[in-house]
Amino acid sequence: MSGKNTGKLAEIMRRGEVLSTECPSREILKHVTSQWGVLVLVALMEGTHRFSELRRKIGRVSEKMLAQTLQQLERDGFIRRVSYPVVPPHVEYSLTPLGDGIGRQVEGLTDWIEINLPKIIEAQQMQA
Amino acid sequence: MSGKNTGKLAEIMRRGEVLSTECPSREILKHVTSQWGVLVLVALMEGTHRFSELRRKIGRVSEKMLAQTLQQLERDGFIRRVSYPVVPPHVEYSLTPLGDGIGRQVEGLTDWIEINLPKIIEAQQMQA
DNA sequence: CGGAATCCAAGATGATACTG
DNA sequence: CAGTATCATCTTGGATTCCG
Repeated sequence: MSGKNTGKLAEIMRRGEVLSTECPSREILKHVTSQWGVLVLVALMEGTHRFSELRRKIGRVSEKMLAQTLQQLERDGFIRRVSYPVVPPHVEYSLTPLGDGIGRQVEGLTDWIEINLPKIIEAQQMQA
Repeated sequence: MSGKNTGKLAEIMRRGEVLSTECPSREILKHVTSQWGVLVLVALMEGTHRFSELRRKIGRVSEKMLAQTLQQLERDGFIRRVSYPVVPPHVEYSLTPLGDGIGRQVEGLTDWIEINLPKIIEAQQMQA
């Protein structure tokens, strides 16, 4: 491929760490690309939401999975959870700056799929 | 579709179809963001690979899951599978133009994670 | 309302053995 | 080499119930 340590370092920096089984990025990737993680991030790109708002917006997600996903993404520093000590409870979820960053990437992915959906479906049917 | 609302159509086109529970894009998204789907796409962004090459490159993926993932992505039109009728068998996998398109998006996501990994880990530890 | 806890069904994943 | 088949297991996901 190329020279000594500078070349190797450059290569690592450029990409490919996710393909390292030990790299922590692989874990983060799992959280982000999880079934509901993607949709939560996309939904929150439009702004702050309450728990039930997210549930309705995403659709067909159980309370359990939504709660679990939110906690996961909160631990990774992508989501900020603000709880107001009122009754009935009021909790708001929003993206941190970090969350907004990854949200853009995820949105890039989902937007691409939506835009190219016709081509994809066409490709699927070619083989059937 | 009903035909009296251009505004609604515009909104749908802009984004948010993945948040529609019925939209086929949600299925595609699932394939692409699957545990191994992401890694396969990233790996293939570097060029054509054989089955065993992919397995080694991705690491810790069972034959079964790799085969299953490859078939899935092939059906979606993202991957081209070329089999040479020789013995021992020789099969090559590569990205279609469509696959390259989504590969770029996925790579954008993985690259972002790798670049921001320090920040993410820092954010995680802030809460611990 | 926003969850936590529990139980249960279903699907994802893996290890192994086998085949063309 | 590139899978397929089988079985065992582990994780997901959902429904339900209860609580602050």
